[in-house]
Amino acid sequence: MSLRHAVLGLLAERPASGYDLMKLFETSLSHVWSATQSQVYGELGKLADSGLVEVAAEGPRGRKEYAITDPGRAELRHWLVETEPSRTRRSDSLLRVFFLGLLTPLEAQTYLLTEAERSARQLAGLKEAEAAIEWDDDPLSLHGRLALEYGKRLSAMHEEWARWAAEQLKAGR
Amino acid sequence: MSLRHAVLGLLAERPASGYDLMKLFETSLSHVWSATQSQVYGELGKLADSGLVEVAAEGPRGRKEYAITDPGRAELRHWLVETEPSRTRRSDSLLRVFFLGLLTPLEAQTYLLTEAERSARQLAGLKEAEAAIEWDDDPLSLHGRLALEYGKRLSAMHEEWARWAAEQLKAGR
DNA sequence: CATTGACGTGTCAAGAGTGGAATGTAAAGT
DNA sequence: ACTTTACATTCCACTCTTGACACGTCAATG
Repeated sequence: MSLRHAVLGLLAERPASGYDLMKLFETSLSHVWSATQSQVYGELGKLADSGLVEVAAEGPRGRKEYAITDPGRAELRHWLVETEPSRTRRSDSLLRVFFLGLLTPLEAQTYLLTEAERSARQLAGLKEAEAAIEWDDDPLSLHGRLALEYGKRLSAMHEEWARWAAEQLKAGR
Repeated sequence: MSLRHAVLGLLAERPASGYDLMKLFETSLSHVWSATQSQVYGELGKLADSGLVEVAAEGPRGRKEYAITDPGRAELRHWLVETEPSRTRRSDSLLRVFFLGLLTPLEAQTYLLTEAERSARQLAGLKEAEAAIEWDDDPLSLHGRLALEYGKRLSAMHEEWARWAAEQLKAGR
């Protein structure tokens, strides 16, 4: 249900077309929220119907530039300050850990160490991305930075945990 | 798509009815994967159709006890060792961070500190749960412990990060 | 014996999310 | 002039997930 708010949030920065939004999802939001083209256009239609956004301008190639409206801004604010983030507990990689007992101890350790390496690679990728981005003073950048730091800490934690867990399995026999 | 594997994994430990599985989802797997009753029964039906599980016994009240089959075990193993955990990046709470610029600095800091407290409470809850559980030698327990440790580390990291981020916002002005 | 509560299975509607295809226009390069 | 690339929207078919509802059984309690 947060796709709606992701779109509103992006439009709150500046007006954009569906196409623009998709690119924003792929770039700035890629590590935080993903959306496909069908979702974005669909959501824009629904948001327009309920008056939270409006078509502010039409451009070449049938381009429709959407802008957030006052009710839209109110809804966004409401979401930010008055609703709790949903704790959707669902992790594919953690689920596997529960069933590691079905593998041989060696296989299980291999799985965990592979996970550790995946995380290490991801951390490296994030650091690279961080270095590559020109951090302008745009508010999305500022807060994007906070999110990036979260990603870095998460990767690091995941790696350490996986190595620890592999160690536990080794010691447990 | 991992609900299927969660069900298979649980049935690999021991045969169970749909009702039993639901309780397992609510207890042992609650922090890792959630499932509703409709999903569980629906998935059991599909799994039975494709021969990955079978009805091993029928009990009172129309109870059907399902057991994993050899093809089921093969599928589970295949999932564990040969497929990559899906990195579905979608975090409600992180999405909000991107849009914190729409609030006043004070409101944004409040949000982050509230997040920190939520995490602290969660960590406390996990520690409590850890103390309360009798850890038998059942393989689900052993690996459940690893997952619990993950949860603890995640909560701790989340809290630290939120406090750090709030500090950043304060310093940034 | 009547009621209550835990046990147990199942269906349905609606919404969220995925993945792909169809269709076309404008701009830029060769 | 021609072709490619980028821009831009819309539609479709499918699966997954949620939440509620409907139905029925067994065991214990007062």
